[in-house]
Amino acid sequence: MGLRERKKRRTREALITAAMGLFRSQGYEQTTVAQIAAAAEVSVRTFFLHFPAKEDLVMAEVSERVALGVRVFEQPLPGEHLTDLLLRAVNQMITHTGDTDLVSGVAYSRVQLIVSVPDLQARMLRRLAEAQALIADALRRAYPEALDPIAAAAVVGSVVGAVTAAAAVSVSREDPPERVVAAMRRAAGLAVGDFRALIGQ
Amino acid sequence: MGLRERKKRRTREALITAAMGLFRSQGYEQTTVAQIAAAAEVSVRTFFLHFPAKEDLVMAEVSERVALGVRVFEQPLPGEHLTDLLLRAVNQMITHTGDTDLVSGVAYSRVQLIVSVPDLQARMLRRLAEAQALIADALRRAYPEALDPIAAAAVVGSVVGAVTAAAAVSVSREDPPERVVAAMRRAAGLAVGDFRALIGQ
DNA sequence: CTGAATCACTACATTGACTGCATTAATACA
DNA sequence: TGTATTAATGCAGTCAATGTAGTGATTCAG
Repeated sequence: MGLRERKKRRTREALITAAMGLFRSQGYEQTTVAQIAAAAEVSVRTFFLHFPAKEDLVMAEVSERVALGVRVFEQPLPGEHLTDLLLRAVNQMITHTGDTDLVSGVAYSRVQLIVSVPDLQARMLRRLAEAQALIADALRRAYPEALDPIAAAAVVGSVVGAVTAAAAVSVSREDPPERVVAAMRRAAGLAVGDFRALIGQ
Repeated sequence: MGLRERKKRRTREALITAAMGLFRSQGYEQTTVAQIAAAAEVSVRTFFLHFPAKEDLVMAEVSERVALGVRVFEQPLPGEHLTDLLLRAVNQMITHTGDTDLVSGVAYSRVQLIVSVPDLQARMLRRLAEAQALIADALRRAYPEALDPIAAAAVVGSVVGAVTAAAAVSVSREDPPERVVAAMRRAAGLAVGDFRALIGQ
């Protein structure tokens, strides 16, 4: 990696660090892009060279993680049932996210920030919707005879919706990371299985 | 209803009408609030007196409809199983939305606008998330022994996620209204039931 | 090793969404 | 009629985001 690229990455990191610090001490909305740029010792224009919008700074690495998760759907085990593939993929994504992100406090506070700021929530949900579409496509390619586009979207939407909602409740309740992970796993199981099991009979 | 209130409603309607016309002819992002205000013959300041943000003009009546749907969850039929209540509520909301909104072309084009503009998508998803939380609460009150907050969130998230994803696919495909409604119904059934049925055995 | 091309970064100007504040004029109401 | 509301306005200002033109440090070709 060349010197130029290393420098670029350094200013990017500086922006993220400066911003998260300011967000923590002042709140997200009370922090202006100008303040972030000043704290990172770059011009405002440079900020927008690295991030298309203020909101995207917080999402920074979310996209990469999602892209990583999508790959699981591309390779079902031979003869693997749809529900098993779904659970396997979701569990892998949850485990990975749980290990890397939530345990290290850095990313946990980032998630709390997202859950508590409406603007960030909205951006996050949009990203999730994009990811869903990708996953639905991959799933449909994996089971071409069984799933039409609607069914694929419904199945993926169901699981992602359940996991997201459960995670949101758990995080906004300030549960510790392990509990959040547990809630997500449970939600995935519920979505894939049958609600009927919930109430006796 | 007094004269004052009627006048207020009239300028509100004028703003919506003017805006939708401009959006149709110029696109959402290319239309400025100043243009909308001018077309409705009010000041820009008045626009923001009626809508907290440009995006909210498009969502106008969505909230009312959601509030209406939430009420179904407050009153389960005696002895009604969770899954039946869910299907009944979702079907009622879908039917109502389908009849009132989608069939009259006005609201259908509104939905297409939302699906096609990222900013509006995001706002819509946020509203849905808020509604989900309300519904989850109502559901938990209806089945206090069976559902903890996480399970309630997961169940509701699963159904709403499935229906939303299916609707998004159908609408962006430019399916006619009846097909969109059918896709939503099918998604609800899939989410409530068991995916296992999808692939033979 | 040198000149040209590339690219991160900057300064400046501008647009457009949104807010606070003070004011006006039309309704409501006593 | 006189007084209180309140929808609507004008204006000044903040902030996010974009276009343009330019500078200087790296990269690379010959």
